[in-house]
Amino acid sequence: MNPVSDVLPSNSEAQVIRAKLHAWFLSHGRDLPWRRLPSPYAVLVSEFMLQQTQVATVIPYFERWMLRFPTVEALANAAESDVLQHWQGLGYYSRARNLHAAAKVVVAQFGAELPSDPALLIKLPGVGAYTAGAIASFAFDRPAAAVDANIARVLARLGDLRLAVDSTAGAAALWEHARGLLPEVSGGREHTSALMELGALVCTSKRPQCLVCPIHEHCHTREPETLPFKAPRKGSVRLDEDAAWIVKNGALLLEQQTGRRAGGLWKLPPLQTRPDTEPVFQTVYPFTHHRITLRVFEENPIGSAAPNQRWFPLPEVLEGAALTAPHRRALESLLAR
DNA sequence: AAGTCGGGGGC
DNA sequence: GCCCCAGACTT
Repeated sequence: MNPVSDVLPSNSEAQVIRAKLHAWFLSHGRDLPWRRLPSPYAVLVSEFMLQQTQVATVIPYFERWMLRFPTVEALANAAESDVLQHWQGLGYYSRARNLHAAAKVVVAQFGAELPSDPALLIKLPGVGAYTAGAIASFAFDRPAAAVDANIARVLARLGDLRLAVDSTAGAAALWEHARGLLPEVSGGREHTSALMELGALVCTSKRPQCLVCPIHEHCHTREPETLPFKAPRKGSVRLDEDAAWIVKNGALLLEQQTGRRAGGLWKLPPLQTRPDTEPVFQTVYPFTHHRITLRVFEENPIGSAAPNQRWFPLPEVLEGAALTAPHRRALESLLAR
């Protein structure tokens, strides 16, 4: 017996599923800022912000972003420091740089109009298979497949897919399933929104609400809470980070980071060796499979600032520099002493 | 195919 | 504590 039972609906059953999803979405879909007037640019921004980030976290960032960079031209013409400033705290900063770069490509190569074809969208920096399909669906109402974590969970349960959804084979099965459910010519916006919303509100990761699911009778899994399968994760690694609090003439010394990770953002200057004093601030923050203990030590100003360092006047530093969230928390705490 | 991303919420 | 999240990218 094949342990992998991925059941795909027939064309006629797919049509029934679409109709039920559609009716459910009309009465239960949430009112989200990027759904109100889905300009292609607003969809682009929201999709970048929503990569690996939950809806509730994104909303205030999205609102501020659209006020500061209301059009794709405004974003393309902005300075990177300004872009990072408005992204700070959201994490995964390569998304901000990719969004900035994508805006420049849209202006330079597409006359400031986003293309509607997923095959063109996927060429933009930071746009993968999911985001290309999502923009085509949400911004242009095209019947384009898009499989995010919500839809992967819904489809894995619907078809009782017993492959890891983050494996190559599992992903291929999910995308095939998603394409099989698509409407034929248009209607991608509500179809993809409904599937995603079902995953967010009903077919949830924990304690799925199968009794109120509009497509319950089409679902082939008998143990939804065990799906989807995922590859096992690595254990977390503990690391220490020691940084300096150096003030001279009412100005704080910060250092600008380089590289892909948090490049462009500022942080308290790192200390190679931990001083033999008590830290003035300490916090623990996680990221991916790491767990970092950040300690800040008060140090005396020595010599001059390095090329990648700068003195920031103390009261204004919080507005003048883009910082990662843990370093920002350290600053806020130490300024309030 | 596996590892990385330097945020945050929820239980 | 661990898992999850409107994933994409590099190696």
